[in-house]
Amino acid sequence: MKKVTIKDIARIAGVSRGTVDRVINGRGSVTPEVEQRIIKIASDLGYEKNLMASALASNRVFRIAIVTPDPNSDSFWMQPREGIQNALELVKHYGIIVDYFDFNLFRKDEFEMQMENAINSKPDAILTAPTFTQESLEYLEMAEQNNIPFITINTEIHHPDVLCYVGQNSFNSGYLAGRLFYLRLKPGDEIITLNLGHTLANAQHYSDKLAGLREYIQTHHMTENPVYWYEFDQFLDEDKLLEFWQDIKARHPRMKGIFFTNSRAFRIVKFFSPEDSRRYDVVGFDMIDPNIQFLKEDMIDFIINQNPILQGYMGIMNFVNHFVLKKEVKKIQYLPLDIVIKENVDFYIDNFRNHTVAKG
Amino acid sequence: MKKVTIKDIARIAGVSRGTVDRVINGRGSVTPEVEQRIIKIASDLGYEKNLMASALASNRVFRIAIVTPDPNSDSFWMQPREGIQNALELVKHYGIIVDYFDFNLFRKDEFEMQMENAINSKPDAILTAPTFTQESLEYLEMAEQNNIPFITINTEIHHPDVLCYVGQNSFNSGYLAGRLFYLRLKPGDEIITLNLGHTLANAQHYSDKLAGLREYIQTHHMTENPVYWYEFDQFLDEDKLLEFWQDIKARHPRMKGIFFTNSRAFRIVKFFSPEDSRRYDVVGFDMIDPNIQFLKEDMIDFIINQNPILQGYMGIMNFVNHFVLKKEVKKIQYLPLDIVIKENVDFYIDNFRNHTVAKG
DNA sequence: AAATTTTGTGTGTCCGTGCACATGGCGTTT
DNA sequence: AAACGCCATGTGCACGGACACACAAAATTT
Repeated sequence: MKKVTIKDIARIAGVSRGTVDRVINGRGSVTPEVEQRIIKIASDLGYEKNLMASALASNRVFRIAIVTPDPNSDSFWMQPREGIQNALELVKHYGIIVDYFDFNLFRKDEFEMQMENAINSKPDAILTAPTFTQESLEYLEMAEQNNIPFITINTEIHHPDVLCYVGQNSFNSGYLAGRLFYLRLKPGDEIITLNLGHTLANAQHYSDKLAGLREYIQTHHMTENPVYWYEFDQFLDEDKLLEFWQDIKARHPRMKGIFFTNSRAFRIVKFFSPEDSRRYDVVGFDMIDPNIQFLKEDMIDFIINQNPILQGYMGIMNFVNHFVLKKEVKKIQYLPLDIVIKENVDFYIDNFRNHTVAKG
Repeated sequence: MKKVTIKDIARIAGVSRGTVDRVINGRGSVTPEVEQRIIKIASDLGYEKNLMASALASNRVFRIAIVTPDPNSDSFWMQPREGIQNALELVKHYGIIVDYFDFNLFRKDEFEMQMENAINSKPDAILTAPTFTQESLEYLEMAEQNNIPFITINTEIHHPDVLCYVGQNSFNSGYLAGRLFYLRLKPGDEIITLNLGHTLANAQHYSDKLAGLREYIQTHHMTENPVYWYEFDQFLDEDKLLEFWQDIKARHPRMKGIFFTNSRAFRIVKFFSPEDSRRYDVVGFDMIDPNIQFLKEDMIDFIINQNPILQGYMGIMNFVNHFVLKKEVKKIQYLPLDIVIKENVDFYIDNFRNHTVAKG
């Protein structure tokens, strides 16, 4: 039951610690037959490297560059960061440190700058939310040339060199939204989808979600419920936004389901009258504070949550598994699409926040 | 930026490593004023013990005794075990080992025997699912006398000596079920709650869930929808079970919502005719295979999931946080009540299964 | 054949901490 | 005052592995 050490192997193989070390770590300079013998003995004895001793002796540090949107530019991004911190508490003793390279979610130039900074800092890996898909692919290539792997969260970019992705499946989240509407929709009711934002960022997310919604409706209730699609990117201008909303209301007296394609449901919902709240079924994304508030006030009916804390947590853990524990990691890890309603929201708020975090 | 070590502190304080060691680990035999000086320096420098070196030098192992139902007696229990394994992969290098003490879910004597075995093995902690509430409390006392703390999952027992609990809030899961029924219930429709099982085990769960359901109905639709409560413990006898079900069907022509209070929805649902599936709204618990199957076939409408894999995972992590990292852990950690439907079930199946587990 | 390089192997030290033991000063006992 | 014991402190080794260096034997060059 005692742990097998390099010394044990050396003794049995009739060689010195150094030779075993060379074999175990593939440092070469070992006669092939001796190497084979040592490999056999090690595997027979079920040798496992003592990570403690290894980390201690090598004094190695793993550096991860985190390139994600600045939480100040979009509060959603506090949550992945929280998951990252939680994970770090647990594994920092393996010698893992992170550097943050924040960028304003709405500024491509900042993203590009920080991506370059990150690559120039020569980290062991980059953990990023590649919200600017096209540009991300370029930097992915650049990092690749420097042998820096990409771990992605939240936004999926399809490229063989991405080590892994943790996040939601956008198509299915749209599909799920469709299902949620049909819990209560009646024939003739209209569904309105609202995309508050610049289509260029997260374009893929957006179109996938709509495709999923469309798919659900087509396969289940094709002709009974018309669907209308709207976009509006000046959502920070309250007056214009209100005007936009009133226009839609006027234009769609039979509107019943409202689908917000991103986290900004709260920006429109705050214009709701009490009657509006009763009339409409609202589905939105992401458990950010204003959305939670409106959910509790029955103004938003469903929030589809993609567990952003877990995204950050798993991003780090994937690194640990791959680089420290040398385990294979799944390339695509879709998180559950949590259906959050007033009656279960509280449990989502606290979850995952406490099991790895120091108190007091 | 370099890590502060005991040696650094010793040098600055003008003492030897040994003295610093005595202060850091509270081994006594240090002049009070020297002690104060060292404490101050350590905190000023932000000293953190190197867990790697510590674990290596002390050769300490932490042993956790796992006392949970045998997965062979109830397949639900495979999932917590999976979470435990996942967590272990990640932290076993801190010197954590576990021993399993399985008991048949339906046999109190086995539970008692294994609990005694576990305590006699003198572990550093016991991680248990105290399904037999009353007996658990006795063993809790016994363990307490041996200074063995209890970490509980899945079943909440209220006692100050429990180190922490990870699991669901039963009351709220019943409340949530109420809400799910009212997505589609109409006035006059009846709700039937079915408890397939011995009330004595998990009695607390059962009554809490019903209380939650009752609470929802009373505060929202008090008089419109009658609720009926049934129990049946010979659920393994198919003939009798069918008879029981047909009797209920005959007795409740206006039955619409069916609430299964535990994971055994599948045992009744398999008797459903196609017409039954269309007519009834079924809410049950736990994502075990037969339930998932019936969910996909539209015979179960909602599964309330309490993420059992995460329960096991967090159980271990709580131990690590408390005993290894010396962090405070929250006494009560309610997991989210996941609403699982056909359209999002697939993502729950795979989740958490892969991010810490070796492949291939 | 001597000189040089290459190749394979062994040894010593260090990583930061835990712990057993040594040491030396001081107060108490006889 | 010598003998003893106690307390505060210092020292050395161990934990398992990483890595630099030493060194002998073999292979290559001159």
